[in-house]
Amino acid sequence: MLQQTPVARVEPIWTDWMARWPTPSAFAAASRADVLRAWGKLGYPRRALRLHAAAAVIATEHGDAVPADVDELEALPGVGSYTARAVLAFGHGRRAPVVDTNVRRVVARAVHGAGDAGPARTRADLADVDALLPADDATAAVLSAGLMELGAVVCTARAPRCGDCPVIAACAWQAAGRPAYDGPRKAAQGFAGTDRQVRGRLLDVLRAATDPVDRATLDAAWSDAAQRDRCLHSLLVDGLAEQHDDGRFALPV
DNA sequence: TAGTCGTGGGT
DNA sequence: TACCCAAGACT
Repeated sequence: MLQQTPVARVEPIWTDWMARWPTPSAFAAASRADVLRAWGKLGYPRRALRLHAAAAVIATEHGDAVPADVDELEALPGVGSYTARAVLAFGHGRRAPVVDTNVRRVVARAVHGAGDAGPARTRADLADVDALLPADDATAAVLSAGLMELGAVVCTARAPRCGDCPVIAACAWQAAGRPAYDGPRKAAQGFAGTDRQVRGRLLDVLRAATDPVDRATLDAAWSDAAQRDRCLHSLLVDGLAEQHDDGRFALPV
């Protein structure tokens, strides 16, 4: 849920989610339609399906217990380098280099003296953070949480609060006079008018409907017919929607 | 590896 | 107002 999504928006949904589905097997038994409705407007709904699929794997292949092994975790749908190590560190209290957008920024500044992180260098990023971690599991896990929290609360992207920073004395960026970031800027994403917006509109209609909807109902969600059809097709391909025998559309069973 | 995939709050 | 950005993963 937290992938590319602010903590404050995730928290209430996560709380309800865990009360409703306290175990992987309980969650795996839910229908995809129920999962997508519970996911609501968190965004990137394919994450919900991947989480659902991961729960099924955990239930059937791992005895309903979340694995404590990087490779087993990364083999789960939707679990990549960051999530696998975050589960290890925060779920299992293990020593694991947790590299998210916050940690990348903290390391870029405090260690490398740069204004910001720039493009990901996966291997080097992992090595940078690994070098910061103490040997013992419990302390390393706490430091991992601290690095993330520092980036999220103090060493922020826009206006870092260096006056409140506990490691300002050791910060290479501070020592260098806080030079502005000069590396390549990631291309602005844009949203209005994109397929992502259209897919969101279409899925919004399906989530709100208690019964399957006909094509005309979906037509009302977006005026450009070609783009609408393309996006509807992509939702079907992604398993986020299904077409029934009578031609109507609904969330997947 | 560069593009794609939602959504909403902050500036 | 238009961006920027947010506990990334996958292709």
